[in-house]
Amino acid sequence: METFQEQLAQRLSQALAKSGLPNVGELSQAADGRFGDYQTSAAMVLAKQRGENPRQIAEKILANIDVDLIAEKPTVAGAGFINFKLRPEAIAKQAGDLLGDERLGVARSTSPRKIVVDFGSPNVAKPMHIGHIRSTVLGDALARIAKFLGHDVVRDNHIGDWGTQFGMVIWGWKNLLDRQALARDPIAELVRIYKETNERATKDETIREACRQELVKLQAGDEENFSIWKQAADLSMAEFAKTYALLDIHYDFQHGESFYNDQLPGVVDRLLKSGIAEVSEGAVVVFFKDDVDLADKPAIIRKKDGGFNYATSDIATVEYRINELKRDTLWYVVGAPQTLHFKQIFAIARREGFDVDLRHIPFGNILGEDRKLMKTRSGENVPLQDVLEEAIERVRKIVDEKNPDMPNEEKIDIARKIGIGAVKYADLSQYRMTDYIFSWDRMLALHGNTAPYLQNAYVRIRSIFRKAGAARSTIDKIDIVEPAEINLAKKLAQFAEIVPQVLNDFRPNILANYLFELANSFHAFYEACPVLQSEESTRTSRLALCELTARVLQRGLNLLGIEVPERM
RNA sequence: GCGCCCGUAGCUCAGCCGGAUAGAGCAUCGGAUUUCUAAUCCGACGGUCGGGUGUUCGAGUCACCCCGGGCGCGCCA
Repeated sequence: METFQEQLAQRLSQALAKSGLPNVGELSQAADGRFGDYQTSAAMVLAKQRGENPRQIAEKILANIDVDLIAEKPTVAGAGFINFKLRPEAIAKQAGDLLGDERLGVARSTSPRKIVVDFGSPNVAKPMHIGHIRSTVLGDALARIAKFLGHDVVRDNHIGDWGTQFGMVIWGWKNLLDRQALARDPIAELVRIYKETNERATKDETIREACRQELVKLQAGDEENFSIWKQAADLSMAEFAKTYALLDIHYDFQHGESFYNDQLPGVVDRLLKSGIAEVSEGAVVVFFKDDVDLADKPAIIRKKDGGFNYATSDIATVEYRINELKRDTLWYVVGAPQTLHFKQIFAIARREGFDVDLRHIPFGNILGEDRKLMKTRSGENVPLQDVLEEAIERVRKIVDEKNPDMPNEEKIDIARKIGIGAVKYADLSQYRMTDYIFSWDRMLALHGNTAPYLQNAYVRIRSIFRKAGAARSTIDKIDIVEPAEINLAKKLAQFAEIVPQVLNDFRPNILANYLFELANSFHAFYEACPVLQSEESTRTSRLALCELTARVLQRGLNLLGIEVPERM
């Protein structure tokens, strides 16, 4: 099925052709409901091109346009806008069609891509902290949306499991490890030995040197050191898995940096041979002299000491994803500070001749209420697990107050769905580049643009169906008359127009804001239009509207990675 | 020094390729419930879109300059 936007755009194209005018100008949702439902500035664009009067051109277009089945007679307004107002019958019919469509009107992409979404990327031997939530939640949502739109999506967690810090971890493991503590809380113990080793190393040159030697041995394939590294990595991954389970986040691959180790010498050789890289001051470096942005920002791909760094493994990663995974699109959901790094990696990939779509999807920081990077009172990173658990606890308290008689198991389930949903939604409802200020009160607020507010709309609908004694509505015909019904049905029809827009610029907040407006329209409808008490035909029609709203809310939240409870 | 991002109501934020009188939420104030979950709804108050210049029929949006904040720039990841 087609959206109203598509239908009207098609009619507009036909009218332009019939008027002997080129097909220009876009047709969009009206900026302001007072102007109607859709608008186009085609006449103004044409007037500018041809030096004619925009309102006259608009009249000419209107003389040739036929939208009778969908909209009232279009009008010219302002400087030359053409406004369309949908007919209630058309809205009702569209809503009825949506009821019969599993995809709620959302079309599959006509040009499906084979995508890797690279997101999450925690570091081994360190706890996941609040800073990881954005990449994780944003990447997950984008992957879900891309998949729903018909793309072939692979989710890859590029774990930070290699690097110079392992010299210290291994030294600490050999000299300071408390096995019992490791069994109790592996990451905490790994952090402890790392920190203590680091402290000693800054004071004591011999320890510093010992750490370096441990690293050299690890990179040379020393059996004992490799085994220690492996244990540390496995223990960390097991901890991450718990957090991912709580977040309902799943990966197809978790290829850490170490996965690419054996490919690094080959990468450097190839780049040297092809002349992309050169030796400079003992290191192997790629210069970008013909690129104004990168002219004075070379990338090092092999250090003076022969070691490789993360630029090297990221190049190997690009090659692997294209050649082995057969992907044509790579999305990197990684913080804004790494913009330069990805510019370099992508520039190198282009020089190697890869013709693929490479995107860095950056995002801003999470700040505390003091507007500085969010830290604990003692200045540490805030562990993600603690945040999630606190969110759940806070919701649990509210559930206990509101629904003391609910079975404990259901309370646990609800607290998780709302608590986790609130944390995710707080992040996703905001434009990804703006630093966002973490606030429990705002996140879990029962009013306003929050996950609980959206979940509540769904819950109210489910409650209606429980009272009605039906799981869902049985009819597929919708009649609408009340303004609140019309508003709601229009909103429902917009879902299919909104979802694809998210991928234009990787902005799930567009979808979040839409869902908020939908919930808002539903609540208004709920107040104004009794469902179960109303007379037949109206009753079934309103039930159908409720059903459709519930499905759009559930699907929309699902695309954001958020679950809905049946009661709350 | 070079580069990137951000600056919109008291607070937190929307506003994708430039489109009409700049929108929400929170807070404040005023209303609404014998009715399907008040975890709700309706209304009011609130703005030199950091400043300036320019491009344009039209600029919060584009270009340039400046101010403020954050971040990144050869051997960490």
